[in-house]
Amino acid sequence: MQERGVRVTPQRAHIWRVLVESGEHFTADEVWERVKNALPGLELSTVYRSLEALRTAGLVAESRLPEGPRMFEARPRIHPHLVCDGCGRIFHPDPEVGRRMFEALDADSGGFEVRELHVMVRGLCAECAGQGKDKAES
Amino acid sequence: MQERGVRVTPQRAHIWRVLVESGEHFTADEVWERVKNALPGLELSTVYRSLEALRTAGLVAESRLPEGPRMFEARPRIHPHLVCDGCGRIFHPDPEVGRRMFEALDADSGGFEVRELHVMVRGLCAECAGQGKDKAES
DNA sequence: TGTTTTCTGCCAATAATTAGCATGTGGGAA
DNA sequence: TTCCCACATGCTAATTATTGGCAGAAAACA
Repeated sequence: MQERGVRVTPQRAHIWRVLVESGEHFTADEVWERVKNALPGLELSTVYRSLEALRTAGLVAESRLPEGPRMFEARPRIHPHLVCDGCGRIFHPDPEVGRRMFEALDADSGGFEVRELHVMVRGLCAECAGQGKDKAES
Repeated sequence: MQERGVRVTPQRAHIWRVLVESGEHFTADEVWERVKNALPGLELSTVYRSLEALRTAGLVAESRLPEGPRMFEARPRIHPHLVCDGCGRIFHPDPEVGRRMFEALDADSGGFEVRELHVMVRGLCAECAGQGKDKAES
């Protein structure tokens, strides 16, 4: 598994497992909370360093949403987030959407070699668009 | 111009002008540097507050690139950045690319009402992909 | 102009992230 | 299997980026 150039330590194994098993994205802090149960002495700085190692190895992707600290999640090279300005929730669209966006980009990227595609959409989710009509800013 | 709900002050006018005239994106700090010539007493916190006001009014868009502090630039609702892992430079693809990506998304966004589309691509620019072949990580 | 609302300067605080250093450990070589 | 060394970790402290509180100043609108 991490015979991809990353030295395996208990810390990294746990951190990696949290990301893979949940499939969700977490801040460094949230990862820390979840791993502390199993490894009580774990330091937050170690979490940051481990996430960075996994990221460099291409195992973890990092997203910076409009608010709050960075989010980390396992793997995906194509990475769309829909952030609702009304309720603040984050949605993941159908993977097909990401694939099509990738194509649109790759077709004419002027020689740029695409490795990771991060898409962050601000707007209103179906629910918030329906009711509160406009006000927004959560 | 800012009769769009934003009270006009000299500070805001200068900040806005820096963004519009250059057409580039800057960090709050960079904006500060550029406006300090004209307004020596200007505080960085004021720059942050002004940018936030302009952003809320829809005049300024904010991007969080993979590294470094937030970037602000005038206007664009659709907003693709290509960040080269080799040299760190940031490229803006042809607007047409952004438009097609928007379409790909909008066609199947599950009722999500899109307001701003931020696209951040990591990879290698033509130049870096050509020579150093792979190493990367600037 | 007068009044009200809102910015702004100034200063301090918080949040997020990184750095330094001594010790410990994973994992290939012997 | 054991040894060795580069690299990871714990701990602590520093740095960056960003936000908050408050009193005086200055927009907008009547």
